[in-house]
Amino acid sequence: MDAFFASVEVLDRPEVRGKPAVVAHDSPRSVVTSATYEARALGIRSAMPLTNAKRLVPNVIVLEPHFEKYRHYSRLVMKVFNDFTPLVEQLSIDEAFLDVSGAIKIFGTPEQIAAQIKQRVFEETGLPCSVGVASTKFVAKLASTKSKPNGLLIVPEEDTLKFLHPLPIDALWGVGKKTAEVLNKRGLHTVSDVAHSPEQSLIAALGQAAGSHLYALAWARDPRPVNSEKADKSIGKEHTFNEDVTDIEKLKATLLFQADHVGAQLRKAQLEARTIGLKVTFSDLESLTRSRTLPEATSVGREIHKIVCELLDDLRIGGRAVRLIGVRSAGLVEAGGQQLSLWEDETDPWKDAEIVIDQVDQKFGPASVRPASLLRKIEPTRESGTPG
DNA sequence: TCTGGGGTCCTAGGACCC
DNA sequence: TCTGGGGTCCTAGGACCC
Repeated sequence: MDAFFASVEVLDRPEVRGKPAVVAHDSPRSVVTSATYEARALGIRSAMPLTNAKRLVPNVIVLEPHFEKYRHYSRLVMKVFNDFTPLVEQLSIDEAFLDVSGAIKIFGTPEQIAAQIKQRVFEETGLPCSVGVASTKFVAKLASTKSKPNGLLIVPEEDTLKFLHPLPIDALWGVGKKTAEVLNKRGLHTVSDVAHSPEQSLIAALGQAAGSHLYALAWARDPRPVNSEKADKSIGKEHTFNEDVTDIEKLKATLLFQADHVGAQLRKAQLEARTIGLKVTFSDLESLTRSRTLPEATSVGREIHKIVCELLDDLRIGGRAVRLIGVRSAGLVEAGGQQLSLWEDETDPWKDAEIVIDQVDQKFGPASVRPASLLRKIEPTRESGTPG
């Protein structure tokens, strides 16, 4: 999608169309999450501090973000994609890979398919998007980037290297500021330079995985199939305070909200997490993480909160000013379904479900949730022979 | 008036197991 | 007295992406 958040906002604010605008929470430490092309023409970029953007374009329109709305439009768009092929790999809220090799008989040439997708997306959402077509995921992504905004670019397989090699080095997926610096120092500036340097020297400079991966990409070798079954690996919530916080109780209160949020997200996805992590960034931007892996996965906010509070206590940050704090859950597993049979199985020795509910409520408060994860918490008492 | 919030992947070291 | 080699899992940090 092109300038996705900004484009969605403009749908509801037609008076903004054609003007420089950014989507950002209008607070002192926020950054631009999305900018209209009119704003980009004036030098504004995503991830730029909002204050910088305002300095650059004093009359820039600041639109408050509405993430639920973006998720809604994202679902609409993904649904369109699924009408063309079941092989859709969602890469982020606003982009996806489609393997359309099986759709050619029904929908026509790759170019015709791409044009139809663009048209359908616009009909369903009113939003522009850009489509790149190529024989690998990596080149298709580059092609869509190159064709923005509202573009369509086909890179025939035989033209791939002609397209790829003149591009600057940071066009390669995985090459950001740091890696570009390392490669520039070795005299490498274009994709062609990478392709024509020995793979071993790339590995020496960047490590095994990154080195061999970049070398392959530079020759357009990207065997990764479109994977429509990717699962989330972690779910987290973090927050940067408008003003740095030293009060540990305020930090813990923030963690409670975040832990609750993460727990709710996990339950919504019918997942549980085995690893709970704490992230803290101090006023000097020094950042650290701590994590703990549990014997049993959980999706209970209170348990998550207890753990991150312990991790925070262990840090002994003693009065240091905290800029950001966050909770992340990882090691995600499907929430156990079999425990639910406790409610249904007449022969189960634990059929006295009312007692279980009472126990859960006493321990965790009136439950907003009754997932398997809660039932599992009381399972040990069954082993010890003391029901309830 | 410096640098958000959602993520993924990789590396390196240590504990532990056979 | 010295200490293999295969492997997994966990933790912490960092680069990168949108």
